[in-house]
Amino acid sequence: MKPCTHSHHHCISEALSQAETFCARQGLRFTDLRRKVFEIIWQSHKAMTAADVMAKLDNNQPPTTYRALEFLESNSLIHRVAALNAFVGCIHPNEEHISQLFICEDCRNVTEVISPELGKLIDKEAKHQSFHIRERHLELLGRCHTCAKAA
Amino acid sequence: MKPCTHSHHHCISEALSQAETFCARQGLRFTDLRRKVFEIIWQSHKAMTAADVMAKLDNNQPPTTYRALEFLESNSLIHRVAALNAFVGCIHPNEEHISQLFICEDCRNVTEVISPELGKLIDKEAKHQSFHIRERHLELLGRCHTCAKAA
DNA sequence: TTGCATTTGTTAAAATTTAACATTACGGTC
DNA sequence: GACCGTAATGTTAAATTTTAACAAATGCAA
Repeated sequence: MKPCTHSHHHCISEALSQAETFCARQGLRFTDLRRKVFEIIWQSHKAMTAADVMAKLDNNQPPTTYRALEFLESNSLIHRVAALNAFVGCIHPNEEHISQLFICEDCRNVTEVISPELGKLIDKEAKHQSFHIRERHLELLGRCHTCAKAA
Repeated sequence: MKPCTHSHHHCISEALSQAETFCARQGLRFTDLRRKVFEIIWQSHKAMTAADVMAKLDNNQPPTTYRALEFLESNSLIHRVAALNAFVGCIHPNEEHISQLFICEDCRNVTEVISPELGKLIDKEAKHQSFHIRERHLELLGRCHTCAKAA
């Protein structure tokens, strides 16, 4: 993923329109609530917990938030960052892809990197084991360049 | 990891003695509690939650269990399976290694696979980003061969 | 419009994790 | 062995995170 130094406004609207297109095609309802949650998560490239999201919603009843997150995640519009129990926008909602997430523990910025090579290696091993993969979590925790310099 | 079809008794005692050696060398205290928790986790190759572990301890006060898990994990004697919020024994406690965890969602068995190639690919990307990795979670969720056949 | 399915609202509780402080056990020193 | 400081554990309670259960509202199709 290109480090998002650009006008992030464009980044959000791009993601939004992709999500809309995707939902329309799949016959899924991209409701107000889901859109709001989606926008909140896309306000940055940082991993956000459910609590973070709730704090930014007017109506902050937990079930509402969890359900929207569940919807977005199960349709691959956001990624769950298991290592942090948090969420981040997915930059390739429309394509099948295997992505590594580089997660900075200082600033919580998440950089998504797609590597077909990596995917192949993992698939090879899965095949060797006759293991059927449903979901992948390739999460690397550490410190990003910016934070390393700062510290 | 070799599928543990063998007498698992041997598997546990092997793990135990490795853990003892490791702690002795590092000047760490492998106390009764820590040993018990370690043994509980090693009773199988299945991912166990903190609650699972607590249920098997006499004294099941949460902080006790969480502290022991924290100790074992931070010293790489067990792996945290972030995707399931659970723990599993680490088969290579003494060596630096990068492992993929293949996690069966049916039987919760975890197979640890070491792949230097995979490690190199990830390190290469990290270097390219000037990202400093502290912790890796390479977790593949799905269905193992045995469970696939059964279903 | 009516009926049905889906989504959201709302209240409450369950499950998971941590804080804070008391007590105990260990390791080194005299 | 007696003493001390540190580390580990015990204990109570609370904070945090997630889910259950059911009611109300919304959207879609006949």
